[in-house]
Amino acid sequence: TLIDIAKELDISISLVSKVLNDKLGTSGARPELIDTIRATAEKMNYRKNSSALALRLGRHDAVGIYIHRFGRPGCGSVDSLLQGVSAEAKLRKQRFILDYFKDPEDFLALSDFTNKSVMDGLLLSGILQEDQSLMKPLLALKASGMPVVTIFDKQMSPLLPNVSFDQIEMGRIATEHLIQQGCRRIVHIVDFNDRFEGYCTALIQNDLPLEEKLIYREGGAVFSYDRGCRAAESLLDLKVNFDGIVTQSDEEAMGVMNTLLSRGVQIPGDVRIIGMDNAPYCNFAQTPLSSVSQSGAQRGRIAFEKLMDLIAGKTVESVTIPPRLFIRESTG
Amino acid sequence: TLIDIAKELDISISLVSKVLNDKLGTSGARPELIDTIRATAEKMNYRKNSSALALRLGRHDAVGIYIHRFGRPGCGSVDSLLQGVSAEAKLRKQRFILDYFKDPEDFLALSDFTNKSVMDGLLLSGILQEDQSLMKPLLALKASGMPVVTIFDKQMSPLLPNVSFDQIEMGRIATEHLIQQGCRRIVHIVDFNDRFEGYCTALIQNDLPLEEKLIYREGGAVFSYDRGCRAAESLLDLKVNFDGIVTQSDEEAMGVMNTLLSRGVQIPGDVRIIGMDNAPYCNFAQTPLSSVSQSGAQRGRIAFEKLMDLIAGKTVESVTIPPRLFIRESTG
DNA sequence: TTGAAAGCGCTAACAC
DNA sequence: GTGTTAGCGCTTTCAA
Repeated sequence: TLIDIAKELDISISLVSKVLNDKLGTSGARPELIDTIRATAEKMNYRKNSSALALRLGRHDAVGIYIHRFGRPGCGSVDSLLQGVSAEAKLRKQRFILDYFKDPEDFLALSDFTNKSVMDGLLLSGILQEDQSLMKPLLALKASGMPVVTIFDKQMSPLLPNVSFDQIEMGRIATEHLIQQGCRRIVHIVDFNDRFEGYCTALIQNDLPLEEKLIYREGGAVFSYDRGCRAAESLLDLKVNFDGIVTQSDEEAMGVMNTLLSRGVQIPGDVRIIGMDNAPYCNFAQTPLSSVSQSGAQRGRIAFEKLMDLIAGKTVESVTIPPRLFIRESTG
Repeated sequence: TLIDIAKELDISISLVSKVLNDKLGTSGARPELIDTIRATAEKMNYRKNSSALALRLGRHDAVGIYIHRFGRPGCGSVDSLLQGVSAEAKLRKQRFILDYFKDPEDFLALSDFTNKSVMDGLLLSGILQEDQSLMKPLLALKASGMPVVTIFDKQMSPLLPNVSFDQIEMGRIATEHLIQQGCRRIVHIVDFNDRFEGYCTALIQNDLPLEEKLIYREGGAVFSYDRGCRAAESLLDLKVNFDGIVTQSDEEAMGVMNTLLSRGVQIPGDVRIIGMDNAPYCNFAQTPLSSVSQSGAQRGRIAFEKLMDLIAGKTVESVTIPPRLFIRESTG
């Protein structure tokens, strides 16, 4: 349809192309002709053909984002990540191609879609797999020339720039907040070790002792509501003396809160609670729940930026996003 | 890189293409050559160039999905829709291009991305705008030959097949459930009129009277937690006699529940509550919350199917998905 | 049974 | 200032 414009005006296709792309070199063209061309393009509602462009230029103005779903249902992590990515994509006039995968085989099945004839780069998000079996296909992709930025909790390989958030700091900040609020005997439900490390750090920095009785561990499903319930019941049954509790998910925190409330414990009067993720439902708890969270949107935005830099040929470094505290009544 | 294979084997490009596409016509080719070609393609890790294919064939194996975010934060509607779409897309080996828009202007800004040189069809999802200002650009798109399927609450135009869910039935089913559980004085918080209509229908079908005192209306933010709180307080303050309550969102229901509980009302002992959306946090309520919901995933899947049919040139009709009941303790 | 050639829509090097 | 041409990778018609 560049052709149509050229035909309509009885001039050459390349001239139309040059004018419409502002690539007239030093010499330029007749101003009136330029205007005519622009006007005609407008009139004919001309849009570039993306396929032709992509074929010619090898650029697509499109990136892939593959998500290994993480976070608890309803916690909004994936959703906010997507928000961030999409906002940045819109800003830079890039399309993005979404897909989900649940395991490395699933990821491999996506590989037909994942090549330079489809997208300019790839964003990969999820919780790092223990078995590292994603490593090989990913590095192969990278080696084939595809720019890749990961959004994992930890950097996977020095070759793959990563946008992580600071798990240790999450644990530390949550615990520190409770200490600031006057808590001295703070329980922690251990899921991730890094977050637990942050909990320890905060106690140590404040000269508080680490007490085994205050540290809840069990083999059940990590981060779950039920785990929170069981933790609270166990604490109450063992008559553990505590005035604060840091959980590693809001879901756990909800379990704790509901159990404590139903057994007559006042929140935040007797016990202050803080969760993690800053899920939307923190506001719908019996006592609105404080939380500490990664900003998923910020992460998405930054990851997208990094990817664009990578595509542009710049070298990019991994970054770590600091967590943020969201204070509500449960720690009031 | 078809070229590479041809060069490697010293045969013509077109032959390679034909073999790899199983398009040898009636005559066929030398079986051993066929095998060699296949093997070489495999060895060289050949992948079709999507841009070239798209340019040549005018097909992309990609559809757009534009979402006008709907539902309350954390209710999971958009998320589950995306799940459905993505599952179906994977099944049919289609890519999908995601974008969000917040108003009609925003949608117009997407129009550069939205053409036949980028995608084979478009899925559009959200809550139907009162002002219908989406209509014009959408119909223009449609007229330009782009297959469009909408995922709105109501069909927008006879020209645009829609996958809706039955709002009236949602109200009816929720109310009917409470009646089955023995409720006789059922409160309803009115947001959408269709759902209210369903509430009325259920009462009438069960020979129960419609009572103005049991119908809560106000001007505040629709579907919100605070609205639920205010409704509950108002009912209690006015000493209204009621034994069940149907809200139009889980968020509202949470507000109602928390308020009732804090004022000593037993759930489900004194009052049964049912919400709408089946948000993940229904399980995290003090008393797990019953809910009635559209299946977002099913909607997404069906919409995708319809779109594929449309792209394939079939005629497709709008459909309405029936809601489903999720029974939990709050209506026990 | 195989190959040559045109063309999808566009850009960029080069010529005039 | 403007036009010609080659070519991105592929499919398909037609010829051999």
